[in-house]
Amino acid sequence: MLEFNNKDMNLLILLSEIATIEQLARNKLDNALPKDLNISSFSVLNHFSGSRAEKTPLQLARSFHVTKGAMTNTLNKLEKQGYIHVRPDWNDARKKCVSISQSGIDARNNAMKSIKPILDEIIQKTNHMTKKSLLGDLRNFREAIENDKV
Amino acid sequence: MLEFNNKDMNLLILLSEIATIEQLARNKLDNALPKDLNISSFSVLNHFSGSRAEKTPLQLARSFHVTKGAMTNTLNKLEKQGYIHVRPDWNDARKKCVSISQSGIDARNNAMKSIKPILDEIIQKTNHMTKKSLLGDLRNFREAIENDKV
DNA sequence: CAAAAATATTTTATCATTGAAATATTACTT
DNA sequence: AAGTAATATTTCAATGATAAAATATTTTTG
Repeated sequence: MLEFNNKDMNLLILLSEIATIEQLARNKLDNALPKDLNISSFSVLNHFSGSRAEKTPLQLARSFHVTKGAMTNTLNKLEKQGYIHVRPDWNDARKKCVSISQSGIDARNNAMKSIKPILDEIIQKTNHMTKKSLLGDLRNFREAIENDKV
Repeated sequence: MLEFNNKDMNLLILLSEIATIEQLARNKLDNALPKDLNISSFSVLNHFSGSRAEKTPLQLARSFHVTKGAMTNTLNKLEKQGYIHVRPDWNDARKKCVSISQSGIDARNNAMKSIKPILDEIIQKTNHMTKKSLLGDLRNFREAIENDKV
């Protein structure tokens, strides 16, 4: 009978746990967010709320590990909504420069308020956990997958 | 200026880390799997390789935290491929009973072989980590989100 | 027992993502 | 300087997921 080693199976279980959490969290947040913002759009706005420096679409696509086409999509929506500014890069006509607008900041803050109850409930329910070490572990884990060239 | 507390922000960062890992892992495995099996189909087959007991489509949908429609889709594909058996529940005509077929087991084992190099590389790169405690933490974390009724 | 509620599955429309091709611009090479 | 390669963005078809409605069956209830 064909057998695979325990480490492989445990890694699959770990990955499926991660996929499950991602799905649950995505659905929960998606439903709580204002209807004009999905998670992808919110994430981009939230990204800019940390540092308002301009980014190119490609940089953003890489930050979120999403294809360039998907980022074009998200940015088009955000621009139509007036939540971001998009301008050409004067030094390189292939590039664009994206930044958040004031109403983008407002929309992000408003969205944060609408998901805050969910975040707080999760925080309360996981208070016994050291989420700090969990985050560190996940970052290491991500890097192991990220740099993997197989 | 509007401020949100650090815990909320850190939780968002944690969730985005999880989403990133999920995306990376999904793409990597999807590309490595035989072309007739995507991750969803493989996951269902793999689920049955642990315990071959029959399950209803609804049970499977719940196991994978996926909608019933999505599961209908996946099961239809698997049935057309001959990888699962689907029969009516003789006691309740609303239900169906799903189980894995021999060629489903073969397909699963074959798929495992094709993703093994990826799994092994991740294992090797994360060997310094205690993946066991990471898995425990993630399970607790999932339960906190899962039972959340907000 | 009949009507209403609950349960299980399928269908439908919509949406976001992917990979690949198309387009445009810049950098490299000789 | 010309031609080739690399980079950045957009477009497009295909895919897989969701939410909600439709269908069918069983359970509950009055």
